[in-house]
Amino acid sequence: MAVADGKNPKTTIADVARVAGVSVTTVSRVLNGEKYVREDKKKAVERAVAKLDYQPNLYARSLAGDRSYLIGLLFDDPRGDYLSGMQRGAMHRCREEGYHIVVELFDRTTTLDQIEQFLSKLRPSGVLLTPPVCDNKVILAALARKKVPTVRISPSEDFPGMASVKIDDYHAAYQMTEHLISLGHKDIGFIIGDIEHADARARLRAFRDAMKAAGLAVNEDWIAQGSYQFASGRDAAKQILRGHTRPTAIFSSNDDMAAAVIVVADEMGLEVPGGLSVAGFDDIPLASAVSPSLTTIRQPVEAMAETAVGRLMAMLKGGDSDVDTPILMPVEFIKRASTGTCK
Amino acid sequence: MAVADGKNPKTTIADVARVAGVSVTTVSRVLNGEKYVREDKKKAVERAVAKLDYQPNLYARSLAGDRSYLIGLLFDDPRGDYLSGMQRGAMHRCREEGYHIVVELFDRTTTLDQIEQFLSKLRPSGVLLTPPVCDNKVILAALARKKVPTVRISPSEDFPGMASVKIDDYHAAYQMTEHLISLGHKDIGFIIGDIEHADARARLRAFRDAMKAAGLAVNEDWIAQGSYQFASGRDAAKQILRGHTRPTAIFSSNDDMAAAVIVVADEMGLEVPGGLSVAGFDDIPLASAVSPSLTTIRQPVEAMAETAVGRLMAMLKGGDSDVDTPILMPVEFIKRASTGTCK
DNA sequence: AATGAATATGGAAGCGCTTCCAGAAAATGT
DNA sequence: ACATTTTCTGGAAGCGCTTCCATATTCATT
Repeated sequence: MAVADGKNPKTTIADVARVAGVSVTTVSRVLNGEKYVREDKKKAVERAVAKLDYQPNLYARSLAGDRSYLIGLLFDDPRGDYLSGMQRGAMHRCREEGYHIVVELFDRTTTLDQIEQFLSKLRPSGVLLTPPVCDNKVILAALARKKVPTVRISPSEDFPGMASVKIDDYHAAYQMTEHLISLGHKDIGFIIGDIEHADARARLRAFRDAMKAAGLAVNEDWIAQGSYQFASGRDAAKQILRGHTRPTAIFSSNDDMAAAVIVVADEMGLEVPGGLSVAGFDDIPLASAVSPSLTTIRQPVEAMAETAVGRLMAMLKGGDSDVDTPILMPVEFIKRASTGTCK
Repeated sequence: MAVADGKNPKTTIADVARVAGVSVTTVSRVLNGEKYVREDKKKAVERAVAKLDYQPNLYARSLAGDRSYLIGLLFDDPRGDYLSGMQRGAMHRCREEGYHIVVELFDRTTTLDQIEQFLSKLRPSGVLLTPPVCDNKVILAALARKKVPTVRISPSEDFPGMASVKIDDYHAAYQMTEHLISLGHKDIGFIIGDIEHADARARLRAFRDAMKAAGLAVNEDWIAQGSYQFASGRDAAKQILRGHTRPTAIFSSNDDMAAAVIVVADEMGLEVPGGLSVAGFDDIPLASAVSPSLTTIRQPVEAMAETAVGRLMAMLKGGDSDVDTPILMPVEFIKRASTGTCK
């Protein structure tokens, strides 16, 4: 079972060395950007590499150098645009750096042992953790013990010694709540996301705080639990809207559920935003596709992943710097058609 | 920059050999399931492996054995549940087989050169191609040239010598047509998808055959050509519905166009499904978001990916068998609100 | 001009595995 | 009984790279 062989069947570092007129050691140095290589030799090596269309053998490098050039991306469930964007951003950045993404699922059926095997078999140069895996104590401990450079994306709790990238969920949700209030809404419902996610909790907290700060009461009947899934949004919306008194606005913890709210409102003959304003969070593609389009908060998902990879690269290159301070990414408030003044 | 080191810092095949009282060659044979190893020695090796908690070094294996145990998953855009499901399925199956998924983006900004680098650097044991990458002639040619075992998922066109996994479009469309007929519809319209795609042709053929089998005539004025795009669905619907005699149901080759049919019907004051039943295909997220929600056909995305990996494994294990015959997967009929009995 | 650092280079020893090869042991045929 | 074939086993040579070590060469300091 031979593996792919390109147009240049077997160009090795030795070939490059011969063509460049230097030793393999020197070629290796140039390839790895080490210092102590004279400029002219460096140029010669680069010319030879280009001429031969040389591709270093990843496996030889990994074996000899104890680095894998693979970065692991662990997640619980790859569904949804959130993780897709994450993956996309990570791929982009990795491509620039010559690294590759190995995806690995970590859900209910996954044992710690499987993850440990993943780590010791693949020996990834680094690992990216997405929510909610990024808050799994067992995984974090395993990673720390094995000293695998790790960046957590949108984690809920602190874990000393591990870098993280997150958005300011609290601030964003606070801002959205204020937006609704500024439109004259006093009766506002809220759909909570998967409570396992720290962001879901932060958004809820911000909502409550912003209401309180505006001197508005929160009607607990209008607070429903969702799971970030579209279907759960349906249920939540029905629950909130079934009573004889209804809120004039609903702030959903994410767009998927917000879209479901619009559908339910439509089914009930409630006009949006005439009879009900709906606000979302995340700005997934669906947000601008539904009618009316969703007022929402855009999370720079791709940029976050890119930043996370960048952080990883920095760690790999030695600068251990301040790992404990999370990198906060800015969010963007997107005003669209689903929110309007309270009549 | 040390890479992860587990609890057993450095258990090599030599350690296993010593403990088992055999040579490394024999250990290697057992590990790779080769024949010509006596049963007692095999047992001894297995015991030693378990006792030492030995993990073979992936990179040493890859370097020496010219296999990578990595399988590449190429896609155009990771957004959407379709590819998420795909990935999930592929991961599951790979885990069972001890392989891992390396994801790689192939969009507008990607050059062929980048993909070739991906292939020659990672030397994946196999590659999975998702639509629309699976119909990219250039990629296919590159893969074929490098002899990388490849499985295409839901390809539109044939490409000799390359395995593929697809749904049984004919069967599914036949089933949907029968559904419409069972609701009492006799006058049924059909919107054809992009005729360049094999699936569009199969769906049309199934529609005609099912009608014929039920003894129903197909009115050619009610058959319109679309391109799978939403906008083309609008035009097709208008064309079908403009006459003085109208069908009582329209089967659209995909959900995008079916959604357009609903919009057009709405504009014409035709109620769905009261005055017109509408059926789609694909079960895209929009299908459950539109009102009324679309009766459609869902592809078993995860299962398809699992099957694709299975096919790949079979190819890697030597059985080259019949690569040209696509593996057909069963689909799921989703009854929603857009189809109803013919009044 | 002499001394020690800083800079630059290559030889060669692995990294942990697979596999070729040669040879031993067991099973088969005559 | 011997000659073949088949089954089993281990030694040792790589796979293509990184890196330790020893050796040159240059540069700044006295």
